[in-house]
Amino acid sequence: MEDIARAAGVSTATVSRALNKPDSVSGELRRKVTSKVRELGYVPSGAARALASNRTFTVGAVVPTLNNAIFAASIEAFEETLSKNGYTLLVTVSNYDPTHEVEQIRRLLEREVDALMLVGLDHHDDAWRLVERSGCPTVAIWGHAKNPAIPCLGFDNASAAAHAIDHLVELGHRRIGMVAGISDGNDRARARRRGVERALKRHGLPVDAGLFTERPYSHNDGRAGFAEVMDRNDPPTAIMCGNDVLAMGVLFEARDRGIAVPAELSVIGFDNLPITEQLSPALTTIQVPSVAIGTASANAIVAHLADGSPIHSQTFDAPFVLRGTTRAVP
Amino acid sequence: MEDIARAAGVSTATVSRALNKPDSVSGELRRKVTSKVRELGYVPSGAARALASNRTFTVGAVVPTLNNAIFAASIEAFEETLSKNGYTLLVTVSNYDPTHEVEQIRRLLEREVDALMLVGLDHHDDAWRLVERSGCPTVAIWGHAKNPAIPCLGFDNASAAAHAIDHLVELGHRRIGMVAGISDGNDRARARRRGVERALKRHGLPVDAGLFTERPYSHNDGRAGFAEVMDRNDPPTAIMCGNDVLAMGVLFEARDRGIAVPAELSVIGFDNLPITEQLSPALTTIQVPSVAIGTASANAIVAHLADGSPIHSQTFDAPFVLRGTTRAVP
DNA sequence: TATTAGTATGTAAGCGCTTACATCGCAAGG
DNA sequence: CCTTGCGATGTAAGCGCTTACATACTAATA
Repeated sequence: MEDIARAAGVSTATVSRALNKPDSVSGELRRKVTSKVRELGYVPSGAARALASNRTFTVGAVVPTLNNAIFAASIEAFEETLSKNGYTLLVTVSNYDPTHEVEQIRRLLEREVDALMLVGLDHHDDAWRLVERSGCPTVAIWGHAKNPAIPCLGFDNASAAAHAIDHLVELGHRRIGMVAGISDGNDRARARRRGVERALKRHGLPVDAGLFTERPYSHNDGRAGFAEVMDRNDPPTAIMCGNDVLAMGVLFEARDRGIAVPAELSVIGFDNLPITEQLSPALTTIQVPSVAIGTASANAIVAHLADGSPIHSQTFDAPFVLRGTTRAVP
Repeated sequence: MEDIARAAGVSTATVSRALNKPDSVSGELRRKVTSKVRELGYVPSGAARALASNRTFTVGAVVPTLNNAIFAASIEAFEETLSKNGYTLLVTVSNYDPTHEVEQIRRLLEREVDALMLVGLDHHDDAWRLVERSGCPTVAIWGHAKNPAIPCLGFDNASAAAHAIDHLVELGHRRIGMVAGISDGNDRARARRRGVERALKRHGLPVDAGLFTERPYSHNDGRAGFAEVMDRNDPPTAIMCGNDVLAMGVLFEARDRGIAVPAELSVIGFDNLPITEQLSPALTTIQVPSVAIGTASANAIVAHLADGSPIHSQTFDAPFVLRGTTRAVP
């Protein structure tokens, strides 16, 4: 920076100003400085800037995984919006491990991110403590609660899942099973399952624990969950799934077992991954606004960082997407 | 840090040493310091550390997109390995736009990443210039070349694609089409296409430009590409695709048109996404070692940063995966 | 006992910026 | 003509660490 200052015949303060608040510098000097910057290929030091200004223009995110199109899409939208506003994204993966998440948060905090994005509201006590002590502005995407500890940009997983059950009941289904995600440490998966159970009760239907199973996140887990639920004496006529990947696993297993969907069995997913509409029959599912959430949370963070405007929780719609895998009970 | 030093009755230098090179501090002091650190909830400032030590323990990556399971998987593996070694990942998306990529690289360089990961070897001149001037260790994943400007951890796209063509020719196919990715600015897509064309020539088959089409990356692009190629007078009996998503698009369109795969048409993909083995028939494709590449490049970077060991280019296998969408020509 | 080598610790000089404050020049108003 | 005020610029003090160097101490050796 000194080189630039010398070459342009100004002080380093002017160089700094010309680069950061161009309006506060006369046109002539500004031009001189920027031309020297280009000429000498000067790249400012983010570390020095961060140290001096206490801002890194960096935002951290901890996601459970990137191997899930829904998170990947959300993160991509998040990054795009941050990038447009001059911020860079530090991404970290927790692998659904709360303890590991704490480590990742600590690391991001050490990097002095200007803000933090977490997925959901289920976090280790230490995670909450860290976030609170640091004072780092933090949002929870996918989260949804009455009075959340931090702003949530998400949707109501429980009622979205409940709507799907309403639909099945309307179609005459009485024995409804669920291949859910692992709900331990995962408020989204838990809410979806709870929504299903509540809807069942509301309709006066029994909640048969034997019809519910929880599985991790892969096609084969969906297949295995389906197998477990169907290999009972009295199998369900419809299956609600914790997400689309599990639902596709169910579909694949049903296909291999010669069970016709939707003629003999109805299936509903959750997420609305792009591929689900291409399947035949196309998957009935629930649309998760992943891109909208990513964009909105980035915008909220950017605005907050720019002028301190508060980050408000936002609830998005997660509409039911009626397609071909549901039909009246035979 | 001064607070810690005072509380532990030592100098800040000892605190720093206790934290960074525990071995150089006596057990007693080390314990005292770490206990005070915990007690006071001290989190070191990454910016100050970076400024003083000229290391950020941060690695930058520019990927074309995260909405592609193959990149997402690679990045996840990359992040996991970096994380294990104390590094944090700065992720940035170029959207396949070379100019935007330059901006992203510049931003990462300003953040003073210790190393940089790029996808492929097709980059804007300014990108190369930036990387070179900065002296930042940089690797190209997915890349493959005789004497690359920077270390490549990738595989030979051209010969992998060629093998697939060999297989089709063995099965008696003579009219072979291709729904390729956009090759402009994308060395991987270009290499796959070139590999196909060369293999065709090698087998004495004509390269009919009308049988080749390039499309972006979505199921519907695959469908459209397929439609274009099939709506000719003399449609191909087999179609090679630039990636699995395009291949699935082809499969979906074929299904909707009542074209039986593989009885009437053979299809080959590229990537081996998890879902391709679940389809019925399962997709014949080429396995891209995305996780291995992510892990290996992170390891190479970490080693280089630790002791200066050179980063060697590595060529991975991209084996042909024979499944159900290919069959002898009718 | 004197010397040496080695280890543990402290001192303090930066790292490359930002920014509060001081200074300067100039136009407008009295 | 002298003030006053304001915008443009310069000066220099940190920001919170790391680390070269100096120092103090210990133990081994002659």
